[in-house]
Amino acid sequence: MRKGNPSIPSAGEGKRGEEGYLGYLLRQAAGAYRLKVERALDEFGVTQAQFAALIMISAYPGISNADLARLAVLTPQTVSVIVGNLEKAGSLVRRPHAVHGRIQHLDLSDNGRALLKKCRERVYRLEGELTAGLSAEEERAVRLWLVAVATADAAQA
Amino acid sequence: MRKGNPSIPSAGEGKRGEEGYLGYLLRQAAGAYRLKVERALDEFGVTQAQFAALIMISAYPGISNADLARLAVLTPQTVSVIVGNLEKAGSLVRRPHAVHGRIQHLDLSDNGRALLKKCRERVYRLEGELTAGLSAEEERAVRLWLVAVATADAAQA
DNA sequence: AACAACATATAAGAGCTCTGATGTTATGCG
DNA sequence: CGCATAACATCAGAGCTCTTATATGTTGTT
Repeated sequence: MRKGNPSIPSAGEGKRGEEGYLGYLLRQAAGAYRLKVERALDEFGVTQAQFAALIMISAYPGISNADLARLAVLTPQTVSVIVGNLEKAGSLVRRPHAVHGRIQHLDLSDNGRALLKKCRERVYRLEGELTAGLSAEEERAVRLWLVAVATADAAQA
Repeated sequence: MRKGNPSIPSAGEGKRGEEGYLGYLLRQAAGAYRLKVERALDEFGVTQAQFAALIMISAYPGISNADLARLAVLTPQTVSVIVGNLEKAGSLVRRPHAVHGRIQHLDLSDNGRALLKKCRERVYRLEGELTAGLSAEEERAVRLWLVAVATADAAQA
């Protein structure tokens, strides 16, 4: 469009801005932020999903794959992939045989802890940018809305 | 957690709710809504990304792959995959040799138009749910924030 | 003790999305 | 005109995410 098609608006303008569909805006905002996080973490080869998993395992050491999936609002299969990649990278350890047989306990390795620490700093900075222009009222409204959307039961449709 | 680990909060509670990181909340909200849209469109085998592409091609007939990518804030490669799947499904047509050689013009097929119409109704209902509990003030705040996040230049970090 | 119900983990297949690389076509400047 | 640069399309490779399906382990009921 830069040259060819002046009729196409850019992101943030007109129907693609404040007047657009909330669904689009949500999609685009999440995509933009995801990319931003992954670029900030690119140096460490960590994705947004992996960062989230590291944080959660750090908060709940010994968590199971299934519990982690519930925590992250993802399917166990999805989490299995993410955990698998983190294990390949040596950031976490699977402790297979708990007291009971099937469950795999997840814990950060020393490498994983060090990695998480470095990632945290960068992401925290981005988190700050996210709230930059917001008043307390507005931030509250945004938080409540995001939680409502995230927890809206799919069945209630 | 339902049984095993009572210390793990569920989505929407404590640090995972209004007090959590905005980045997480954004990620989860977008994931939840994406899933909701795709379940609503499952009958037609259309994904959220495909729906977005159909809408945009409908709004800007004859758009190029590259312009569509800019419009959707995605890479040309990503759009190429989405468009490829829509073409396989017979929902759109590529008009390769415009006046000038390299560009591929995209247009909805009759099938695509009919499909989009059906999808629209369902997604519009979801869009309504998105704004359900919001006051005018709150909705405005949310919209402005989403646009700000979506358009925040990655370079400004 | 046996069987049914449920949870856990994992694999396969599909779609979305990115980065990086390649080839082709336009455009612009000596 | 010829070549460099830029834009477009596309391939390859990687990771995330879902669905569906399978195998194994735990628990509760009869």
